[in-house]
Amino acid sequence: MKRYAQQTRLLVAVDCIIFGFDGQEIKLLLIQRGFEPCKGKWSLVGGFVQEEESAEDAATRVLKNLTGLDGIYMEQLHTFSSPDRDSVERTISVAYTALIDIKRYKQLHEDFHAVWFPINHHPELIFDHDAMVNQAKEKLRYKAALHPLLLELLPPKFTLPQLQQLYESVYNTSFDKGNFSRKILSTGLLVRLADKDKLNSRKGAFYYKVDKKKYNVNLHAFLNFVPEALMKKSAAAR
Amino acid sequence: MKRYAQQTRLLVAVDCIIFGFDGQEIKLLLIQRGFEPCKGKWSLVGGFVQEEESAEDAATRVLKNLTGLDGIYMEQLHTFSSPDRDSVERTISVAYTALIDIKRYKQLHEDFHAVWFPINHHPELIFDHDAMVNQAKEKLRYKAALHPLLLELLPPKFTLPQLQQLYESVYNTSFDKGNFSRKILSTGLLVRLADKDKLNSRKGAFYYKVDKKKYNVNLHAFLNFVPEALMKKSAAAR
DNA sequence: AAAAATAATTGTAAAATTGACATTTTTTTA
DNA sequence: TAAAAAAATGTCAATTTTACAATTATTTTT
Repeated sequence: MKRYAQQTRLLVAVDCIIFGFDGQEIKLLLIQRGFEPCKGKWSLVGGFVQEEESAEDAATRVLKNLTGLDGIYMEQLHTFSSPDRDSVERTISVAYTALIDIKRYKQLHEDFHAVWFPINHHPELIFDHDAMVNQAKEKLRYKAALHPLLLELLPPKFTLPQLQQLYESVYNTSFDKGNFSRKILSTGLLVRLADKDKLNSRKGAFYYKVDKKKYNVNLHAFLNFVPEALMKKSAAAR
Repeated sequence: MKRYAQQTRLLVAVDCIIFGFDGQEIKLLLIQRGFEPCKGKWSLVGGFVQEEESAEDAATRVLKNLTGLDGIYMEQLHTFSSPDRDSVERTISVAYTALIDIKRYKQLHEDFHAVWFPINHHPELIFDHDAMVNQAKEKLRYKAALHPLLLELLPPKFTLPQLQQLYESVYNTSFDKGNFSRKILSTGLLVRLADKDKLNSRKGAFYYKVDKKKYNVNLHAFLNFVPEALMKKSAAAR
């Protein structure tokens, strides 16, 4: 029995902008749409919100279905609601940004035709998905300067050179190693492990992990993490 | 003719968290719900998204209907989508935070029973509206340290003491007058006007307005505007 | 006219941070 | 053993920030 009987009901979907880091650069995961219209065109992964689930649950389901992974870090980006954003039928989309460690991802189904693209070199997308990606990229850059969320793109243990490479790929610049190391360690968020990565360097770099206990307490250690001048440059480049 | 025929259609509403500044403190605008269930209970202002409008247009309509004002600054806060958040029928809510100059606001209709409450002393709200308000407050504090959006709460012309009072009310602390003035003026966002406010002080304080041309260019002058130590304190107090 | 009340501006010292650059250490390779 | 390659740590000058103070200016009140 519907109580708000006279009101307009709309289709509600979720769309996921999935970023990964392959050790060199940030990548975006796209799929080929499986049905008309625009069959075969590149798209974000998404799906309709069902009767008994929240949008967040729907996004979690969609991500799990595509990647097989649990516990993916995601956050709501924006709700896109222009009446004509979907050429088939009016659909509201709650967009989520997800960050995954590419090495944990294993494509489960050939059906999706899921492919990783460099973040700045991907094919044109259907509907307003390009706008979603652009907004997600901008928000990632902005927020990563203020919040340690880029750590979600790394494996549970990582090295300082890997972390620096990640930041350099997001901001398309290079940081002084000594200064970067001092600054990231001064946040108090990382714990040095005893073992070293001997594969990627002669001397071997110490592995680090995130200190879960300090994570929430020290979030604000990340304010001002990326120099203001660089934020200006980043903004001006868009 | 509905193209995605087999899909679930949901009610979609907007809810607006309306903040104002009365010169002393931040206030929240609430209305009394006009129909059952929960008739007479305090609530945020909201409404259903109609067939031909976006959620943003719906929020603009709702705000205009309540306040009579155009051009209200608002931004999307979050989409709340728990299946059981509305006790009548499942409804998804796209929540917006709006900032208005209390002095421009004139209540148009007694029907709404709209009342301003101090931000930290308001009655319990229906559904998940308390959660919406809390999230809006937190985001306001966080973003105001990085972006000059608090200026949206002031009249077109205002004084430095008024601006400082606003920041002090948001962060529940006091700033050094000399340093505050030096810092805010160093952003280059404000233009001093020739006339003075003679009502609120003997000497009379200069009026300022926002330099629209520099507003976007100098957004990043606001990074690090509120000291990191204060952000930590603010976070720990919640 | 003098006092009082604010506003605005400028200055200063100590502390903290930042950026550029250098040095030391650790491991593997030749 | 020495060289090479990276990682880690250190140094210093410059800059910024904060707390606090002093000064100047402008208006109203006494």
